Amino acid sequence: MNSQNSPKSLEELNQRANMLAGLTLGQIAKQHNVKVPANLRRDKGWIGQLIELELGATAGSKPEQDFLHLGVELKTIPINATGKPIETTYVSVAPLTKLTGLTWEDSLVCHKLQRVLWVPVEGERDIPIADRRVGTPILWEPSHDEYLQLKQDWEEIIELIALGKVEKISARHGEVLQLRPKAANSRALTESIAEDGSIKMTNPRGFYLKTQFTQAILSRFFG
DNA sequence: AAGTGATCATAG
DNA sequence: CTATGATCACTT
Repeated sequence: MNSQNSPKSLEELNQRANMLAGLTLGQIAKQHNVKVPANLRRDKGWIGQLIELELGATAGSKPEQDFLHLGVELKTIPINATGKPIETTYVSVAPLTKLTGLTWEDSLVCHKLQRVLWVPVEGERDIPIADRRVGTPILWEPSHDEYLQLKQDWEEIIELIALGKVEKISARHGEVLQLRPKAANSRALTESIAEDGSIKMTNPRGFYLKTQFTQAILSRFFG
């Protein structure tokens, strides 16, 4: 009930999130009269959207935390039978230009990851979407070590971008944070910095958390 | 099997 | 196009 309304406190958000543990996506979708897709090939963000709807996250695609008034970002994370993440976790688009003066503390990555409500969901492809169960949500804040790891990776990647080497950055860069394409397709273009400092066009990129990092977060709570 | 690069839907 | 929500699918 009141699932359309945004939670007014961290406690309320946590309570509502915890009530989802054990439910299937089909059960949650039914409460909202939402049809469950047969697969996620053309509905990749469906699970995230469903949980946003259920928990009352603000709609829209603003580059901010989902619960700005609570300082919380919502992330669903697909896990296998062992409880390990199946996929990397998208965080935000990466700025490829106008980088002078941009600091880690001011970055979108830093802001979004200050506090995250992780909602694990069974993600193995042989489980029908409607039958996939939601796990116990985790309200997480980066430890000091995690914060420093994220900061270091971000600064390293941003420096390479600023030096005009964005094309040379692969997903192998970074220990916990990686840069990968984030676009409709490989033909999409956006402005970036060239090696001579001028502007060139390149495929848009986004920051992603590696599974090893998110696995450590889940382990911290579940063992 | 894992990991990297590519892709899909939608709102503004 | 940019940003949100991510997962797909090919290569290694």
